[in-house]
Amino acid sequence: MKDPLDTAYLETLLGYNARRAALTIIARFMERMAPFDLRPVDFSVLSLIRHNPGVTSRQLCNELNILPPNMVVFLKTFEKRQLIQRKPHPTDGRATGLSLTAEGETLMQAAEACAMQSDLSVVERLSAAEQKTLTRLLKKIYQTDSV
Amino acid sequence: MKDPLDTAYLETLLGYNARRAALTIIARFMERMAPFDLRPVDFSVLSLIRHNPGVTSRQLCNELNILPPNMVVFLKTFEKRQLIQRKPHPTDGRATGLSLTAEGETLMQAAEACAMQSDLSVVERLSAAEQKTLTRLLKKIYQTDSV
DNA sequence: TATTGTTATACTCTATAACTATA
DNA sequence: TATAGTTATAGAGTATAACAATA
Repeated sequence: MKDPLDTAYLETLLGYNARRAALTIIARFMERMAPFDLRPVDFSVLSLIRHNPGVTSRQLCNELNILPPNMVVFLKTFEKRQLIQRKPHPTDGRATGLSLTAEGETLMQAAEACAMQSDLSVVERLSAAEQKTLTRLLKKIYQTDSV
Repeated sequence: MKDPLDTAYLETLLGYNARRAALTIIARFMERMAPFDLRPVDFSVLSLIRHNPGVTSRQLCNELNILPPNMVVFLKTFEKRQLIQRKPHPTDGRATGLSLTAEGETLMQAAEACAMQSDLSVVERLSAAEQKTLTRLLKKIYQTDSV
């Protein structure tokens, strides 16, 4: 019973490599983000709200591929934690504009700095040029896909 | 209500880009693999069995980060589909050696060819050099992590 | 005592149907 | 009629506890 399995074939597959790399990056992210009690999806939602004050729930859903019923739960939790506030939308009576509270702003400022550090810790063995290249190629994958 | 949200910050994060790229690749993979009725995890398990005949359930779990109780369900399904067979392990009475049936071999031969085509369709806008670089950098991410 | 494989079950995440209020 | 937000719920995916058989 040889324990180091032959994974040579799987390693030729882009999907296998991309998934394992993404899992590595996300695992590191979760470790570091634990003190903030933010999962990756929480971070993404709150960061989008931070950089798009007044954004609606539906816009967040479209951008992050989250279904509206699930977003409701996230936003409810953020509101209980007093990280976000809701204001009536200026022109659309159905919608609600979301923004960070002062508390949310303080948290996300620290969390975004933490996220950057997390990234750096993962790619520290890549040269600066390799890091730029990796980001560029990853973007090329998902941006050219929707064409 | 501006619909194209400002995602500039998120796009600076490696995790965000890696996750989106991985989702793109996996979505394409699932589309193409649908005729074989194989999810990514099914493909990974069957491919490992194919290239490691006699492998045990526990070894597959270790390699793919799948918990034993969940693997039981997968293997049960494969057995019902007559894709794999179980033989008593030659030296360990507790364990079972797994291998593909002729039917499984036929299926996986086609599925692996399909997987390669799926990859190619995703990276077709990358030059050959870029493709090699991307794979190399992705491996560097998850292989250097465990050091 | 530790490990393989297994059952049963709990928990989390994601998806669907249907409703209300407004456009 | 279509859309934003919501509720309730179903389903898929993942995790924990405990067991029998073997090492």
